[in-house]
Amino acid sequence: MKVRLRDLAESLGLSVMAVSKALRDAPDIGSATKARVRAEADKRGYWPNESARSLRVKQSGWVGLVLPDLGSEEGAMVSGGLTEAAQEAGMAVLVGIARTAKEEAEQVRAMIGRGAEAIFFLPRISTEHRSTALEAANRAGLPMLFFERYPADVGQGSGRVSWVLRDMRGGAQLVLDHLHDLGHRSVAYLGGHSAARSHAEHFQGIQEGVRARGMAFVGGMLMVGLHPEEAEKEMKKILGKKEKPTAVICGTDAVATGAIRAILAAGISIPGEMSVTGLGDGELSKHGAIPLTTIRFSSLGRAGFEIWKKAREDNGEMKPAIVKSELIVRESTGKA
Amino acid sequence: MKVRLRDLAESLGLSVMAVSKALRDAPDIGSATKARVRAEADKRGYWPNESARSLRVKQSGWVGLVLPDLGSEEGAMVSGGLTEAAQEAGMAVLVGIARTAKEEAEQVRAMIGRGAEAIFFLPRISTEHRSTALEAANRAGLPMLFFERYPADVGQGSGRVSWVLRDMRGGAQLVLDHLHDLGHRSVAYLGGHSAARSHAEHFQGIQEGVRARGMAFVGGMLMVGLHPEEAEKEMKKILGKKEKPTAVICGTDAVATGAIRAILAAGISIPGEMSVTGLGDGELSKHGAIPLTTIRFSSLGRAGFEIWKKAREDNGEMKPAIVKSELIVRESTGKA
DNA sequence: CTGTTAGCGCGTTCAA
DNA sequence: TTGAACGCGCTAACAG
Repeated sequence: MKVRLRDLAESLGLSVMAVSKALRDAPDIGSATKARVRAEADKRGYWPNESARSLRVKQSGWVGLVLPDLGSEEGAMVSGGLTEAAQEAGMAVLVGIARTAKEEAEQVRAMIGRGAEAIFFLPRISTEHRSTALEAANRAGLPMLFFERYPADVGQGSGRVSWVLRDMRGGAQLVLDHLHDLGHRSVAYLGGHSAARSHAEHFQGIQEGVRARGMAFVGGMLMVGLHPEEAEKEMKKILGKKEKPTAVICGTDAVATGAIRAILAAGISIPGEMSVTGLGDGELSKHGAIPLTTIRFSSLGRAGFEIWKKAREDNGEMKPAIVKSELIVRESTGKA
Repeated sequence: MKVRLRDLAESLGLSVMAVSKALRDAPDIGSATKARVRAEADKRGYWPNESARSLRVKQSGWVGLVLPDLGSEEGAMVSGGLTEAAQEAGMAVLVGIARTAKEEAEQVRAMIGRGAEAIFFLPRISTEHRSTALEAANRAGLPMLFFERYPADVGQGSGRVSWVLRDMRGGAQLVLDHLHDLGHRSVAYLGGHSAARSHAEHFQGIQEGVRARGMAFVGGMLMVGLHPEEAEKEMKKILGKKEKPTAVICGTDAVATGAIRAILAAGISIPGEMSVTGLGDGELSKHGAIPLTTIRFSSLGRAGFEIWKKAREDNGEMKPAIVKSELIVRESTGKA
């Protein structure tokens, strides 16, 4: 059933080694022999045993991805981009789900044992400053690349550890330019998770940009987490105040979705009386109550894989990177 | 850097074999020795080399999952459940993305070569009646399990090929009971993809159920695909007719999202004047314009993994299965 | 209870 | 241009 190199060798009357070399197109095998070998391999459906190959060359041909969740927008985007990029390079991706610090470390160790050539990691949002997962990878001398968030103890980026983030500040400026052009001068801010570095940066970008453009915060500026429910509740409070913003800037699409629900429920029209912006350009932004003006980022997963691949090919170091933002205008924003 | 069994053996003054057995908790090793070995292994951060293990025991410890997309609701749900179930069983999942028939077959072959113990497969929606991916798996004698859709050439289910579907008919009945209880007698139907077996079954279930309950179709009954845009367009047409339904039954949450958008745009209130139901209970159903009454299914991915695992343990056959449906009542349905 | 022998399927090294 | 020996890290089957 399973064809081995040896089986091919026997039926061809060659040595195992000759067949092995022929299939890998080694320079020291005659082209006639190579053709014969390949024909036989195809015919019998030969495929090398990767376990044996890995054991010998110490390269498994795949990388590990550890993330908290595949169902979330964030997890899906990272895994999709990474998997595609890996496949294009002839490699595979082993996926692990880890919801706690303990599981993160376990997953990383399991992947090391299984022979991962690198670990890609989308950490949970946490307030811990060290990562046992990182320690495990370091001990094994394995390259590790963080998406979106990274622990405080990464060090100076030894070259074996790196990260790729979204350009949250750039995204903030795009949104502000857009709203400013439309004539908005007073905005509210509903951000994402306060413990997440990226969301904190978005907030800073918005704060600085609002000031620089002579705009003002009205009604509220706070972090409401990652779920629409919280955003809806906070948006209601904002709408209860005397002074209302003409636009609401949100830190994620999910938050924008919640805000929109509250605004429409209050009988305020979008974008007629109030504009709303999101961030992320996920499914929600297209299919919510109102198509959302939002920020799209290039694929984190793809960028991460390419950083690692390049470093490996050049035998060089992995440098941290930031993926670019782009404004997507839909129906949730209009003139002030 | 990398600790091997041999390294442990040397520093403990034992043979490699004793250490190997101790770590695997073999019955013929003294508990004192086991404790010593484990302590040392922990201390030095030992983790078995799976390539070597696999080569020896002829089991890779992982399964392959091939799907068209990780970003879609469907893909995310299947992969999440499968990965979780696999991890609980100490196994891993290698993910491949395939958008065409050719890529599907390539992915399957690559996974076979890498040593997958089984292939789990969420096929594209297609009208082809044979699957080259299936052929590849069959040739290698590998178990293969289809999610949601399967090709016509699966045969009688040799026991090595199986599938797991959602209970679309059951889901249809739950929705109809719910609407009937609320007093609805005239309904429209907006279904999913006409080429997808599951959606065709949903439609049949609804048709039979409507008749059995003395209800009637009004306004429209058609398949509008998987995207909200189409549904929105068709819903508009339905709303233009004289006779309007009091409820709209949709074949997916995405379709329901589009329908809701059209209904609200026409100034019709939900659920006051019209009720809407979805199917799937994905992100969209929670976060759209109006929280959606919909059908939730147990995890396909988990069910699939467990079918395979059980068959493997019992050395038995894989039987096709159908995962159960459950009605989730939210705000999009009310009295007629 | 513990150790020895003998590979799993492949690729590197070096001799023919 | 080809092949033989050897070993990667681990474990099944047997001795001791």
